[in-house]
Amino acid sequence: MPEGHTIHRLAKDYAAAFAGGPTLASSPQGKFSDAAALLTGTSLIRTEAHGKHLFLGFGAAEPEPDVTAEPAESEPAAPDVTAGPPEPADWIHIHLGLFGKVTFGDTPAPPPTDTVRLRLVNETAYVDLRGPTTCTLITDPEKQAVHDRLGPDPLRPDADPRAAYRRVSRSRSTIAALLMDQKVIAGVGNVYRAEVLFRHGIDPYRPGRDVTPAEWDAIWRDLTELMREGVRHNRIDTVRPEHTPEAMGRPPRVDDHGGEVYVYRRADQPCHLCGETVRTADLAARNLFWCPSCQRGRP
DNA sequence: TCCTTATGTACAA
DNA sequence: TGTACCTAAGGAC
Repeated sequence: MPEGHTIHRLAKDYAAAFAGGPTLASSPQGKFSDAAALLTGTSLIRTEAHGKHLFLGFGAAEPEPDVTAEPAESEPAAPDVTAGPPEPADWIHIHLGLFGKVTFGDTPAPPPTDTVRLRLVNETAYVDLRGPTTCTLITDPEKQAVHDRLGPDPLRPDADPRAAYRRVSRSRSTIAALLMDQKVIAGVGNVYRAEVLFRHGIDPYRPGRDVTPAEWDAIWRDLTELMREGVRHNRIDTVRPEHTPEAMGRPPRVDDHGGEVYVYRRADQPCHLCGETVRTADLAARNLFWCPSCQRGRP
């Protein structure tokens, strides 16, 4: 279930389960065996997400505090240049693609299936990665190159929405295509795209250059809130409180994706708000969903 | 048991 | 624009 919120959640979950101590890494499926062997015995130091890219930073563990040392005298300790959190020596760069999945569990870990690309194990937990489109060991400069080709991510504190708007406002491409372009904005996928355009009444085929600054500002802020909720609940819910099944007296969505949505994967069903039939179309090899009546908004 | 589909991306032509 | 890649679930038979 990989849009940006999933990856940010994984960054937190990997850190919570593995950061600090030594880790046993393996690749039952085989494609990551050499790297896993290199990493075994080192520690997960830091995790990071940018859009749909996940980075796991490994390095020498922080040395244990020396409990046998004499207690400090009244003199202040000399500054220790090696103090502070150690910098990762290597990063695992993970991208789940369309199919990738991550499963956490408590030890003892069950025997892995032969599709597990990467398993991490420590004394208390294990985690399996299956089906990623990317799982490679990279250096810090290589990691930086990934950041450099990604647009701002609404879930990152360093994100600048104006950088995204500069590209949107100069483009003849549709806003639907631009929202999926990770160079423009990182982390939005097919669900958030469809839903945020519905929530703002914007025709998905409107050219980016016709999106007003006020509209972009509203889209950005909305995505930030929706995706933060997505991280918190580990699923995508986009329906406003007044439009929930309980509030409107309609049956809840029965779907393997779980969350309540307005238009995503609701082709040929009536719009929750106006009753018009929700439409779908192919756009750059992905399915676009929208309500032609609610999403006519012009600037 | 086979077929389709999926919250994604990269690269070739 | 088409195709390749990675996996698993659900539905049609």
